[in-house]
Amino acid sequence: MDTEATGRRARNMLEKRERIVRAAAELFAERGFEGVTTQEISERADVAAGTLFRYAASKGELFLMVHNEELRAAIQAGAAAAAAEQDPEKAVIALVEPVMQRARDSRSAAVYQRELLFGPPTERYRAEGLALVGELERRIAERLGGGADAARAARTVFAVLNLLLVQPWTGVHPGADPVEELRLQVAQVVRGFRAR
Amino acid sequence: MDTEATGRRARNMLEKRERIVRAAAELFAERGFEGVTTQEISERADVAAGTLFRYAASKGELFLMVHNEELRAAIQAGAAAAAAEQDPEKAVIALVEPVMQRARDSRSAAVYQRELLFGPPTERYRAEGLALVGELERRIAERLGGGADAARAARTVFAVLNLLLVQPWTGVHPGADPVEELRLQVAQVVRGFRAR
DNA sequence: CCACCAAAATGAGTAGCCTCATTTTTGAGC
DNA sequence: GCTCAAAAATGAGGCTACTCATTTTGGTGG
Repeated sequence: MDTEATGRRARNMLEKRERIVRAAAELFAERGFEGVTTQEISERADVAAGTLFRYAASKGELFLMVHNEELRAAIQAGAAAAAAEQDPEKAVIALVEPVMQRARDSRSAAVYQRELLFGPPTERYRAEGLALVGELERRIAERLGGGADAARAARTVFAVLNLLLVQPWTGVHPGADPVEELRLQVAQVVRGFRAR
Repeated sequence: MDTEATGRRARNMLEKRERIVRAAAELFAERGFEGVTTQEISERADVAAGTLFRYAASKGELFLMVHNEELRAAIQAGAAAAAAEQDPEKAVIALVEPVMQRARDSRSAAVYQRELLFGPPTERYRAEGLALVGELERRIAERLGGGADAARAARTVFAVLNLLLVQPWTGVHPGADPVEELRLQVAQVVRGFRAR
């Protein structure tokens, strides 16, 4: 008998899941989403090709699984930074800035937004990511004092963030520093909310 | 000899292009983007499977090719409606509303946004669609009086529009009427711009 | 310790987008 | 009208995400 309540089966699954996450994270980091095949991931994780899809419903879900933790961390960091701010405008900027900073690794950030918004609607890791976005919006609305208008402004802030994260991929506005641009757009939105 | 300057070759290509566009439009309308195979499109257009890809680089490009005209028409309609408005806030809303109205056919609108933002960066019809978005933003910025802040607000308005078009797909905020929501968010953004 | 069942893993197979070596068509020069 | 080069079309085949019938494994009751 084991000190843990988990049997061998559950432990094996956790371990396997761990291997899969690590393999996927490494390969996506090395060569990007489209540069990696699910075969390669399953090989590096030392599981059969079909086994991957028992842990994540699609390649996109695999990607979300790997990157959700980063988003969670960024939101936490933002929350911590925002707590130190008095001014709502600065607080909101502090909340979203860490998420934007991730876009240094911009390829991944754009792919993440794509999979998050467009993946098959029912899947686990997508739902998890969308919940994180919901949490971020709730925090923003809260710092704006709550209410329908605040929730609306928060939604706009996410819309801005989303587009700026995707931007590098489109290659349309190559010059601007996205973090600075985020600040300016968010400032506008917050002013619009307060001018109600 | 022909009264037209075009030779047989150019005419054949135009005609073929026409058949392809029609076939793709019909099938996408009937069964949606993922419900249609490129095989089916090529069969209905009566061309070989490979020939499709001489007219559009990918299935996504095919979709953009078909739907760019709709966006162009919506932008034109918005421009006409906006011309009749005095108030900048109302004018901006008039500019974007027709684009949102398309989202009655919401499945397509979301797919269009996806392909537009995430398709391979160098392709023809994607560039065409992005140019249309650029034009829409320019018109918005113009109605706000021009300048960097106006351009920024215009960009935010597109971000809002984009997210609302994608919304039905994510299934996250199912209740709200997106057109009304668009009006409210845009109103906030415009107020934020004017409060500068 | 064995028999049995449910959960998990497997990997060969399928579907569908797209490529590319080959064939066909077009038009120009003679 | 004939020849030839360039452009266009073709469709068999490659590649890769994903499925599913079969096999393996782990746990449980006797």
